[in-house]
Amino acid sequence: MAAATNKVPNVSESEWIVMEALWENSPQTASAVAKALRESTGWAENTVRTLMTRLVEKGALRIADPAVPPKRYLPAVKRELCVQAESASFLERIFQGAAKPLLVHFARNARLTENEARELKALLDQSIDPNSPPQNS
Amino acid sequence: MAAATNKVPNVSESEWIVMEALWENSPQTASAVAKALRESTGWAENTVRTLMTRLVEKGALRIADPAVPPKRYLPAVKRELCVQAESASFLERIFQGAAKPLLVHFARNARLTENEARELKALLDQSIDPNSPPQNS
DNA sequence: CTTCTGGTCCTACAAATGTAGTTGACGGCC
DNA sequence: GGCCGTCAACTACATTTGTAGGACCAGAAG
Repeated sequence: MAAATNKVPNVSESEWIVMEALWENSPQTASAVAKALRESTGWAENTVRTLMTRLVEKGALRIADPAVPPKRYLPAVKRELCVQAESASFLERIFQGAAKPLLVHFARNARLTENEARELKALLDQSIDPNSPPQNS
Repeated sequence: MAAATNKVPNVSESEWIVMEALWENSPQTASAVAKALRESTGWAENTVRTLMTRLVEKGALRIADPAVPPKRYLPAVKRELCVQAESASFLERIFQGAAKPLLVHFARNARLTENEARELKALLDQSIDPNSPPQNS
């Protein structure tokens, strides 16, 4: 395929929280992010800075304009891509790659509104593999 | 709730692979498990032993009859429980606890047969929260 | 000019994880 | 009656993750 399958870096749990902050709003300085996460996490500013530095090393974040301090960080990878990667890895790890048991699991445990259920059912219809043989009950 | 929410120990990725082996077939000796995983993982026997020791410490495995060597290990927690814990944590981490976006994500990416889709749709109907207000399109 | 503040960079350090090697005891095989 | 393969127990060591502390610098405040 021509389109670069941008390799998504591995993002740890704490790092993910930082990423969320920047996906929500970027670019931001380290202290801004630290301040934003302060209440929910209780992390010291340096903790957040360390996480952000590591995320830059991993290629998950980048610095808007390296020449102009203070550094303003922004995501180098799209959230959707990361979600996809995490999801795939989870699917593989826990459900041996089989989407159906996973869907069964979460469908069972979910509490949905009627509308949500309707919406999902519509999606499921679209997910039917056209190559699978048609089946009548 | 009355039913003990059996605290499931944290099981790392490599450890999970060992657990799978024992969920599939137990009790087994360390060398049996090592042998079973040999091909798929390439791990040295001691690696597997270490993982199993750690899993015992964590309370994820236990030893069938400690008095009678060689030790035969078996899961101390049900797979379903662990799957549940991992799933909940994943749901929380990546989808902020919202089941619907998760289901949307996996429904989109799944390739299902017609039958599977039908089955899932039935499940979704059962997952409708009776407390949610009825809605007509 | 001195001081304080915010921003950067380096360094630290413990726990968890991945991946073994070493050592010693226990029974059999030759 | 030593030598050998199992099993078990301890030890080892690099990486990754979580969580910071301390030092240094440049501009704002006095």
